[in-house]
Amino acid sequence: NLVFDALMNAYTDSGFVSDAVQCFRLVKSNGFRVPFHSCGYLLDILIKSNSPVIAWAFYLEILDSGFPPNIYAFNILMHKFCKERNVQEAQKVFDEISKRGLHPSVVSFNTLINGYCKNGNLNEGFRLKRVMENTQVSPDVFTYSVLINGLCRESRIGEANKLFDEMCERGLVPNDVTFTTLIDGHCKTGRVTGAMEIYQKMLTKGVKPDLITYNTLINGLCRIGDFVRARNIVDEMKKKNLKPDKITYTTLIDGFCKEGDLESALESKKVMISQGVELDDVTYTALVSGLCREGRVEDAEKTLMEMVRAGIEPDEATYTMVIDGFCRKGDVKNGFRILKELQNGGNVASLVTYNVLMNGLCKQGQMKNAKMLLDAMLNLGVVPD
RNA sequence: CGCGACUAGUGGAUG
Repeated sequence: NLVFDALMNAYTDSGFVSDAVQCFRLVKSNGFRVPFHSCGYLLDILIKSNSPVIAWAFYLEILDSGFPPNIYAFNILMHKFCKERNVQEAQKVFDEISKRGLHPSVVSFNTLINGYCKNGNLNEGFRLKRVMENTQVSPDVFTYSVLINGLCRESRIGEANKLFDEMCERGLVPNDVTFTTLIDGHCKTGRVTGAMEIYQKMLTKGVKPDLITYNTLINGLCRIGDFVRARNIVDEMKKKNLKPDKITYTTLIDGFCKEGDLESALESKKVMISQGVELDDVTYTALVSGLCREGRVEDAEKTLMEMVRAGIEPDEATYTMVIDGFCRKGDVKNGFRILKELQNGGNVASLVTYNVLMNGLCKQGQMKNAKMLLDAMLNLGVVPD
């Protein structure tokens, strides 16, 4: 038995997980005792690799051979499936918990409820909450936060508020995440005043806002164009020793861009750099998009190249924005130049990009070139719509 | 035997 244990571990450690699984099957089919230690180890590895399907299949196999079921393993697998938006499979894992003689924990419920909420099936989420209430597993702060978030995402703010109250009435104490969730819901539906009230309530109740809370508020304020208060919030967070992160800056940059205030956006970018905060793909896309919208294509292209130099490959949509920017100025030639850049970056231009160029050519009356482009598309297997 | 390990909230994006 020790031998099989060692053998399976060796396969696992060498990255030959499928051989390890085979090894397990051989041991089992030959009637030897199943090496639980190495099975557990392999299971861990499989769970950590991003293929919950394989991990789940293996888990079922070893459970069948007597491996002791463990609620954490089930929960983690459910979570992985949910992350892949595969709630159906998560539900199967959930159902298996009871079949294997365990009881779903509050985490099991919360994970599944979240999966359903993210899939737009709030009803099932609430049904599970009732199941919890009937089975000694009381909904906790996570349960409520998940459901409040689900309601918020569907703009059902009144119900979200009610659920928040229900939670408090039941003696549960909302934490920073709960408050932030509710604040975000209010912001996203334009109720920024309400959001600020919740924020005040949060402070009154002694719940400490964190970086995410502030970013959420800043986003809400930017969306209604209230940059004065947005900046005030930034100052407030600094006073509390919270350093603005890339999301804070990107939120501001995007907010300024959407307002058409490119100077402030670029100024924020400067501050960001001087503070040693890294720009990521989202930051750059916000800038490129903003510059294009304002017709500053050359600057957009510079930013695009800066992005490439920073080691971040822009995606097709980002290149296409710049191509479109040139085309709108009647400069189709430069549009095609960017197309080349796109292709050099290892991207494949698809329908939308070609349509942008096609549009540019047609608007310029370059029908012959447009026809050639159409032929090129057909040759490349890009189906025109 | 004990302990640990699992769940919720924030930014951009093309015709």
